[in-house]
Amino acid sequence: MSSLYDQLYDRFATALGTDPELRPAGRPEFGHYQSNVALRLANEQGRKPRDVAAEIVAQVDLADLCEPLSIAGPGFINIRFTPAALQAALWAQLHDAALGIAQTATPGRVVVDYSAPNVAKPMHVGNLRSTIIGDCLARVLMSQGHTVIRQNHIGDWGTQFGMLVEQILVEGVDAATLDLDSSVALYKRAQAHFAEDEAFAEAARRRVVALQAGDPETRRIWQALIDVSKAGFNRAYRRLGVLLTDDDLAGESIYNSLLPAVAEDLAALGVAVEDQGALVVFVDGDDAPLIVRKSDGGFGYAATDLAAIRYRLGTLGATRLIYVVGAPQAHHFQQVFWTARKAGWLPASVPAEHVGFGSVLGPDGKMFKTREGKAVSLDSLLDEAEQVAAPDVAMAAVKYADLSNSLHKDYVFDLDRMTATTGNTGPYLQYAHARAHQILRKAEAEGYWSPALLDAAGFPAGSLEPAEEALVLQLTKFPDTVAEVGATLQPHRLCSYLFDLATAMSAFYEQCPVLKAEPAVRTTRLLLCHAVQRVLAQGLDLLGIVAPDRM
RNA sequence: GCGCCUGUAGCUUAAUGGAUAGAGCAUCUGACUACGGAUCAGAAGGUUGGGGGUUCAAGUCCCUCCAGGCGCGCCA
Repeated sequence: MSSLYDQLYDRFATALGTDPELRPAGRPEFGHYQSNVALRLANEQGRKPRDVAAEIVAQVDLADLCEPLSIAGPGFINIRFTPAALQAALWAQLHDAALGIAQTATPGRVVVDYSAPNVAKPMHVGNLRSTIIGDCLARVLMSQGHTVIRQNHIGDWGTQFGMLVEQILVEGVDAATLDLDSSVALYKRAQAHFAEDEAFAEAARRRVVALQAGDPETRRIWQALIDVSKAGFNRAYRRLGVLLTDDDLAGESIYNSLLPAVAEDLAALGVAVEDQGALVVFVDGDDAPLIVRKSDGGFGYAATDLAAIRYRLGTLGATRLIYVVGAPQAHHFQQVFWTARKAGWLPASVPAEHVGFGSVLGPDGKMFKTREGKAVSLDSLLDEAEQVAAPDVAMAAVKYADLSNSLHKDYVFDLDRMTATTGNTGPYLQYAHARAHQILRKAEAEGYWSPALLDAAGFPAGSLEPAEEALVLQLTKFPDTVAEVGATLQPHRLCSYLFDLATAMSAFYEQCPVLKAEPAVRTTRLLLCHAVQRVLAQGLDLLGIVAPDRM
């Protein structure tokens, strides 16, 4: 099905042959939407804007959808849907399996790379953002009919494992007895040991070679470390209610065997060249080269990311790549994408997007660290949130706070603000949902409401009060909002939409008695409650937030 | 030094080049034996960091300056 906005757009575009520049009306008295196209066309044609607007109004046939169009100000065309069109659109939406969300005509295989915690390190607030944002984007893209391939690029490979394994052997620890806390503590001891004992450092370096060579004992201990951390990741994912499972794990280690070929192929293609003993790529217009192979022959994360691109296109069949990684990595991805395109591994038909995001800041407005200067663990943060609110509400608060402002901006982790039950917060949206649900429950108990009412031909006849009309209009914008998030990869747009919906719901709730209304009006209003409840639940689900029936 | 990002009301923030910059919090004023007040209605609060420019129209695009953050060859 196509949304009201889509229908409007098509009518105008067909009549004009150009983008009608439809925008939500700036003020209620201007109607529901406005078209600004007359001003542009008038300028291009050297005519008066209002004349052009009048011509357009005469040209577009919208009698079945809208009230007569009006021209205002310098040449804006104001558009107001008829109540019947609004009700029909909402009715269709309620009978659509996807609640009106447009199913893509060109389903793709979208790889979403997110979360990416490190083995033997506790998950911290930096992982939090990637996890929450990536999960939301995955859900939105799936809702549009794409196949989403989640990739959790965990840090399970690299030089740190040499010293970790070596430390375990030196201490005589049984790797099977490790848990998350003890492996983290072990990592800290290994780091200190590495820094102060040259003999140990040398042994650790040899241990890296053994790991890469597949030495069985080294591999066994390494695997034990991963298993311990994996269990910790999964606990965090379950707690947060994100989709990631073991099936989505694709850590750095799986690309290890592919790295030499990446270097060799880039060299053979002439994309990478030897410089100062390293194999590097000089990216056009960029001073800093991308280092594919270090001068000691080892590989860094550039090589891993390039190997991952080849794997994701070649093996996973990706048609679109999305990386949900902190904003500081923007330059790195720019270089990696450039290199992959240059090498022909990433054709122009496959978009590769880095969804960067700002940092989570502490109360002092600086990078979130403990007093000792260490990263704040995710668990401790979530524990703290759950002291303020029940688990469902606490997670909603944390996730919504993370998703509700522009991605590229930093934000301060402020529990009081995010758990507030009023204002633009997760708990407020959950509350609006619970209220709608409450009315339906009561109505059902009194025999006023049953899902069978949806089998009718449409809404009961009757006009809409302003609060009802505003609510219906907002409900019909749900598909457009989801489409927008899918296109821009900006979850905060969905948050704004849902907040506006909850606000419209609250106004309706206040102004329009449901259970005490006369039967026909009551049925209309119950259907509105039902619609609000479903759209809020579905919208929150796309954000990865649960919508409890009661709070 | 080069590059990227940010700067909007006291605070947190929205705004695909369009009308009077839209919200929330806090503040003030109203509405409660309520379809759960975990609420709603209203008021007040802005020279969108400064200065130029482009445009019929600029928070948005261009230039410049200021402030803050981040990144810039062998960590990931």
